[in-house]
Amino acid sequence: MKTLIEALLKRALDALPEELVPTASRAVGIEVQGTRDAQHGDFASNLAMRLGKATRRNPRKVAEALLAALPKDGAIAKVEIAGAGFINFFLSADAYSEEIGKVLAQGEAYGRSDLGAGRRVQVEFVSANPTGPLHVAHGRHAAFGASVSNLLEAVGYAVHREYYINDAGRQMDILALSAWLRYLERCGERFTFPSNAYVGEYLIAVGEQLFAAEGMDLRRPAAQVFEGLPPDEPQGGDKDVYIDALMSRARVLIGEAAFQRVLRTALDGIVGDIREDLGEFGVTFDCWFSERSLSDSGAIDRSIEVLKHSGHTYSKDGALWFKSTDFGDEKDRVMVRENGVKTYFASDIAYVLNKLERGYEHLLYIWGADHHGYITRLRAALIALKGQPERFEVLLVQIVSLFRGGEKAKMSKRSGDYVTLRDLRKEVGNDAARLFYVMRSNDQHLDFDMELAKSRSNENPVYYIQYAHARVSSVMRQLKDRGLAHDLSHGIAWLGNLKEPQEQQLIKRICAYPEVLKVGAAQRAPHSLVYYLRDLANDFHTYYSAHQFIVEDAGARDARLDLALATQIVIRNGLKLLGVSAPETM
RNA sequence: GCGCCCGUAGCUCAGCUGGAUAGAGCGCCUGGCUACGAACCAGGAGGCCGGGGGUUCGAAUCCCUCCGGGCGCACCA
Repeated sequence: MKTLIEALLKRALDALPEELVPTASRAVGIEVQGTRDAQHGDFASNLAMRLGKATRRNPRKVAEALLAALPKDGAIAKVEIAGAGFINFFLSADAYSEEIGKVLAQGEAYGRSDLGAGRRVQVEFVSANPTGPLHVAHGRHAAFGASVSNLLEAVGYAVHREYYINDAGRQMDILALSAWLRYLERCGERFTFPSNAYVGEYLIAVGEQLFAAEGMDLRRPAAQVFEGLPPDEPQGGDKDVYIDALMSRARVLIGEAAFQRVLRTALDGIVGDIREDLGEFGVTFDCWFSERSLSDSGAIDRSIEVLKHSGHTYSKDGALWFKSTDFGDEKDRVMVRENGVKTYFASDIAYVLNKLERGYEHLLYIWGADHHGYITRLRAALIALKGQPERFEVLLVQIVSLFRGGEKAKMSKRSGDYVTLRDLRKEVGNDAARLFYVMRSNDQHLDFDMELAKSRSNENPVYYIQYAHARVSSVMRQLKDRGLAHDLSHGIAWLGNLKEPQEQQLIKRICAYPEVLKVGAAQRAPHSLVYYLRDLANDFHTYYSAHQFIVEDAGARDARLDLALATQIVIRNGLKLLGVSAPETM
């Protein structure tokens, strides 16, 4: 509808005489927007005011000329000039009836568009370290990333969802050690668990698993394991010295091959758990990308060579540096440390190169806000690798604070007593969790109140929206119970007769859905879809309370039921993009 | 100190690339079930859009500055 009006205005503009609006002034963009006030019609354009500014002419005069040149169209009932020079468009009843017909005919497909023209977008999100179960902040990343991906897909992008598994580096060694120690406990060894190891309960299960697979083969006496190690948690000392010594000891005692087996078992267990957790949450990925695979395949070395060849590196203090300051970074970054070990950043560079080589036209990263300092250096690497910076985009998700009825929940990852995503899902349900997570803009801190999310009251938008959907089903059940039928096309033909303000409002809202998706996708703003669905549900509940659907007159009845069904379709489609179910009964 | 995010009704937040009298939910006050589900609806009170400059026909929106809050500034991952 909006595009139609834009096209009409374009033709009107082209038809204006040169002396009124010189070609040079015509470059202003044609903007059409939905109006807030029904008095101003359905859509309005500020084109005349922009042209007036460019040509130093009275905007209302320009508007009159545009109006005269505007082609006639059946969808437009009336056009008028208002205010400082707004051109207001009033749609015909037919145009709306037709659109409602489209909703009913297209069903699940309604609202989708090909705006993205099949362009390939890669969205990387969650990517939590595989050292334990996901917690509530990861839940926000998952819900947000999935919803943004779904929105992009709905408007015609070919979306590739990816999870980057940080399965390389020192933290993996600590993970393997922790798992092995749990295994030793299972074997019956007794000792004090290192303060720096991963203490979460989930590794006890891994220890159990190792015990089942390895039997007593990897058991070593605790006395032997801990003999002669530096103290853990020394006063003012370095705890890492202790854990490093312990890891070396483990490798010596069971051998590198066994150590890697332990690591593999722990990693597979945790990644499997994460995958299952996200799957239950309705969040799936096209690819789980292993960081380790980058070093194994030589991709890291290769990306370093590429940067060396293009002259963006130098050696200093025994380390190899990337000159990110050439691309706006505040300081250069180390890729290979003095001790020869590559940094995490080196992996990320290789990963960027990998993504570019896979041919994605757009790279979307979803990160925690605490990683914002990382954006510049990664963009720098991307540019140095000949990627186009405008195709690189990072969305930052602000922190989540968990509340229980107004009281802030303690979150301590160290002690392992933090609330996991699984706990949260179990307590408030997937639907409420998905919706609450994306209700706020991603750059807004989120206060997640579990009591509120659980409450079945009108404080909770989840049920408000779902209730509207269930109510439609209920009306249709009622219709059947009364032995009445519903004639869909008869209703469409009758739609023009629906003149109640609540009906007009609802029709207008339903028809706005495709535009909501376009804007929501462009802005990467799933919360705008939540707001829209709430408004739509509100319009429906209002209508429901004001008028009967199942009335004597068959025409009015069919038309009203069409409207109810169209509402239901849009709610269902919208909720699906957000990963929320649309129940028939509640 | 530097960088990013936030500051809008009592509370939690929308407000699209500047647009026509600033919106919603909750909370508060009044009402509404012998008709399709009251997990609902109708009405009301409540706002120098953090302060001050600037750009513009027009600023909550853009620019500058100050104030207040959050998060970052590793040869860690």
